[in-house]
Amino acid sequence: MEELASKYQFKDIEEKIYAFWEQQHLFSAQADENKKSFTIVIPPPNVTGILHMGHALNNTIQDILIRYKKMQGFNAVWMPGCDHAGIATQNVVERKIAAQGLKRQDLGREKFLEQVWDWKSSYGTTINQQLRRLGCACDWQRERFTMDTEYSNAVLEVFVHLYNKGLIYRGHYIINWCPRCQTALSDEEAPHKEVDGSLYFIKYPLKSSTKDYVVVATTRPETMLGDTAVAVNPKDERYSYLIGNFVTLPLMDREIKIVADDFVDMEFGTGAVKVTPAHDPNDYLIGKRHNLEFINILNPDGSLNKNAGAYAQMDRFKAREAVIDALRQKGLLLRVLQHKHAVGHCYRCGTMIEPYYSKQWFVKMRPLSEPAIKAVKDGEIKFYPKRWTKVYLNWMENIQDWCISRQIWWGHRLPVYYCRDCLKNLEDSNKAVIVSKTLPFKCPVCGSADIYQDNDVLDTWFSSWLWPFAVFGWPFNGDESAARIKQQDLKHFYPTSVLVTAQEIIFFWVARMVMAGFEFTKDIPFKDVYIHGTVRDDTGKKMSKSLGNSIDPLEVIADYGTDALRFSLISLTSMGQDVYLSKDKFEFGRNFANKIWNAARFLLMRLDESKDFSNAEEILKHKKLPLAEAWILSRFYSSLENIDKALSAYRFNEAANCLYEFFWHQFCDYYLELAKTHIHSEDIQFVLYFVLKNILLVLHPFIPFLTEQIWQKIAPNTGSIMLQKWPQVQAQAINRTLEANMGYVLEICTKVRNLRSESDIKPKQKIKVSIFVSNPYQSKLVKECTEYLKVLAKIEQLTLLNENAAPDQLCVSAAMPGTMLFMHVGDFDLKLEIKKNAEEIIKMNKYINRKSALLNNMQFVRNAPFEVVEKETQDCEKLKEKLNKLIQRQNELERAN
RNA sequence: GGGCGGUUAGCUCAGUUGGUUAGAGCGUUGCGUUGACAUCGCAAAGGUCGGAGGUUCGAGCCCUCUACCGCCUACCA
Repeated sequence: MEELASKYQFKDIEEKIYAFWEQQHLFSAQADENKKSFTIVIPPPNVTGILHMGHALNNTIQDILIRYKKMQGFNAVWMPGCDHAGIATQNVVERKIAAQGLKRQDLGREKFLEQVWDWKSSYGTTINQQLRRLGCACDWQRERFTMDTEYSNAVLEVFVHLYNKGLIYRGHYIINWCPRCQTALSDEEAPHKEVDGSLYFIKYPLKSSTKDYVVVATTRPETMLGDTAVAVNPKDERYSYLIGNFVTLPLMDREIKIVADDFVDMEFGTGAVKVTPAHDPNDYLIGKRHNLEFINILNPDGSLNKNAGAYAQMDRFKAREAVIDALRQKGLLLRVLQHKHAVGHCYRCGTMIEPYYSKQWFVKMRPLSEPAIKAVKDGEIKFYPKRWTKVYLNWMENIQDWCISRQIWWGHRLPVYYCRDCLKNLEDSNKAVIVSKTLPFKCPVCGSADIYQDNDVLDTWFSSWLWPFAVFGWPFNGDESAARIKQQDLKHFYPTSVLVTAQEIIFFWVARMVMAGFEFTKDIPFKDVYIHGTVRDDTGKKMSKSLGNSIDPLEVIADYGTDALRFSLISLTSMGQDVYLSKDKFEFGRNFANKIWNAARFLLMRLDESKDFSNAEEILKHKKLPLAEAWILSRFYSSLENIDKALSAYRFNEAANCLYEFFWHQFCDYYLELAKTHIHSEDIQFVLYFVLKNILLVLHPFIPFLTEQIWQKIAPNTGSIMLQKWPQVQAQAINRTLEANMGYVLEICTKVRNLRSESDIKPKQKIKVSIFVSNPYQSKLVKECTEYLKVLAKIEQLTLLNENAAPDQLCVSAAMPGTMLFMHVGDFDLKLEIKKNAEEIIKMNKYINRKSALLNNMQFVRNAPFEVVEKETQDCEKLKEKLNKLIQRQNELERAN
C-alpha cells in the first residue's frame, strides 16, 4: 500500500476535492416527482460580504443537513445566491469613488449604477468562492441574485399586487432618517442604542407675563427651533391654568400654544413637553391631534435648513451647542442633567438617526401578519429552539407598517410613475400616481405622455422576503417552456424544508418571508426555522469587523483545515446558544481530523489487499462474531441511532460529540487496540473495514473533505462518498447487555492500569490477575467477562488465573457489581495493597450508608416506582458483599504484614 | 419599563421527559513511545451544580424570590 503522511495534509487537497464534486455535478438536483425533496434556501449573503465566522457556522449547519439528507436519499437542493444589499453596497461604491474625489451626484444615476454593477461583477461574489472553500454543497447552477432580471420582475409584481390590493400606500410620516446615507430607514433598520446624553431644562417665557415661564426638558435642544407647541397633561394641576395660553419660543421669537395631551407623563422632567411635530414620533402624533404646524428644520444631510433662522447650514450637533450657548446667555437654560437614553442608529453606518417628517411609501402589515401568526401558532412552522416562537409572535402581533422607500440609487426602483400634467392640475397628488410594472405610454387619467418615474428604490428586504419562492422563478413570466420547468421546480422544492439563520434577522427577514409566502404562494415558505447562536469572541463580544475582534475563517481554514473549522464550530454550538470562540479552539477539530486520518492510515496498511471487502456487510450479518467484534458493531449502531436522533432534532453538537466519542474512544482507543492482537483474523478484517467504511459515511456531512479522500482509498471505483447511502440502523446488532458487560471489562482494565501506574509496574511487565466472584448468581456474567478479559489480557500483559484462586493476591474493586479482581501479590508492595484496600473500604462504606439510608426511608420505598426500589435494593446487596470481601481480605493482609 | 438567555471542575462548555458515585475538551500532575497517531497513549487530581426558600420519597434539572453577566425590545421628552 502507498505510504501516507503521519499528519493529515489538508492543504490543496480540499480545493481539489471541491472541484471534483463540482465537475461531477454532485450538488445539483432536478425536480423529480418520484423523490422526496429536501430544500434549503441560503440566507443570501450581501454581495459586499466576505465570509466571517457567523457565515461559517450558518453555512456549515446547512451543509451538514444537505449532505445528510442527500445521503438519506432525499432529492436535496441548496439554493445559493446573493442579496444586492442596497445601502451597504451603495456605500461601498461611494467610498470607492470618493477616493477619486467624486460623489455619486457627480456621476449621475446611470453612470453611478454602472459603477456598482462593475464592482459587483469583479468583487461582488467573493463570498461564493469562500463558501466553496467551506465545502458548501450549493447547487451553483441555480445561483440567484436579488437584482437579476427575473428576480426583479418578481419584486415589481409584488409591489403592483400589494398596491392594487390597497396594502401599499404613500404618505407623510415621521420616519427614521440617516443623515449620512441620506435615506429613510425602516424601524428595524434603526436599532436603539443607549447613549450618554444630557437632559436640558429650558425656560419658555409666557406670552402673557414678562416674568413667568414654563420649563420644558429635552435631550435634543436644537429641535426647539421647530417647536410649534408646548404640551402638558390635562390632569396636571400645576399647569391647568396655562392650557390655551401661549409661550414665546426663545431664539425664534415665535408664539406657540400650550396644549393638553394625555401622552405627557407628569412624572418625567417638568411635566411640560416641547412639541416638535416634524422631528419626533410622539410629537408628530400630538401635532396631528392638535392640528399643529409641522416645521421641518433639517436638511437631508443633518444640517439645519432655513427654517432654523440664524442656525441655518449649521450641523445638527454644532447647532445643539450653539442653541445651548444662546440660551445660557439669555438666562433661559435652567439646568442640565446627565441622562442615559436610547437613540436609533443606522444599522449600516452607525450614524445617529433623526426622526424626519417626509413623504414615503409604506406597506400595511396588519392584514399580512394574520396568516403568519396563525401558521406559527398552529405549529405549521416550528422554531428551534422553541423560545423564538414567542419573540416572533410578539413582534408580529404588534407589527407596524413598513417604510419601504429608500432615497438611494442601488436597488429596485419603485414601479411608480407620475403624470406631470395631473400633478399640476389635480389637487390630490396621489391621483397623479401610476403604478405599473412597465413605463406607461400615457396617463390613464388625462392621456398625457409627460410621465416620469419615482426616484426612490425599494428597501433591500422588500426583495429578500420573496427569496424562498422567487429563487424558483416565480411568477413565471416569459418563455413558456422555461416557465413550466420553473413551475415544476417550485412545486417539487417548495415549501422549503428548513431555514437556518441567526437571531438578528428574525424580524427583517424570517417574519416577512412567512407573510410573503402566504400572500403570494398561499403556503408556508419553510417548515422549520433553526436559529443558531451568535458568534462571539472569548470575552463575549459579538464578532464583527468593525470591532476588530473577528477571527477570519479563511485564516482558520489555512491553518487548521476546513474540516477542523467545521467540526470545531459544530461541537461548540449547542442548540441556539451563542458560540464563544478563540483561535485555539480549532485545535479540537484539527486533532480529530488527524485522528481519523491516522486510524484510516493504519487500517490501509493492515487490511489485506487480496480480500474483497465490497460485501463486508452481508458477510458479517450472517456470522456469529467474537465478543469484541459484536461489541464494536453494537456500539456503532447505537451511536448511529443517537446521531440520527440528534440530527433530526437539530442537535448538531450532540451528533458531533457522539461521532467523536465513538470514533476516538470506542473505535480507536479500545477496538483497534483489541483488534491488533488478532489483526489477521478474517472476522476482524471485515469488522475493521466495515466500521471504518460506515463511520466515514456518518462523518461525511461534518467532515466532508477528509472523508472523501479516505473514501477514495478504501472504496475506489464506487464514486464520490457523496453518492453513497447513509447507513441504516440494524436494531438486531444492538445488544445493550453486551455493551454493558464490555463496559465492566473496560473498567476493570482501567483498574489494572491504575494499579500499575501507582505501583510503578511497567506496561510490559506481566502480572497475574484473577476474577473472583462472591455471588453465585453472578458467575455466568463473570464467565462471560472472563472471555472479554482474555482479549484484554493480550494487550494489558495480564495472565488470567482461575476465578477462585484468590488468597494471597491483591484485590481491587471492579466496576461490575459483585465482582472482584485480584492481582498476584508478588507483583506488589504489601503496604500499598493495604492502603489501597483501606481506601476502597471507606468508599464502599460511604456508598452503602447512602443506599441504606435511602432504603430505610419508608417514604421512598412507598412512593418510588417499584423498579427503582428494586434496583436500589440489589445494588445495595452487591455493595455489601463486596465490602465483606474487602474486609476479609484486609484482615488477611494485616496478619501477613 | 417589558422580555429572553446565561451562571455546573483552573478555563471553555455538555447534561434529552427529576431517580440518587454530575460528564467532555483544554489546562494541570505523574507515567509512557523502534512504526496508525506527541495534532499520541495510560492514569490521576479537580465541581455538590450563583444565592435563598419551596414542591417531591428524591432536584443541576420543576416553582418562587434574589444577585451578577449578556442579549433583544420599548414613544418617557
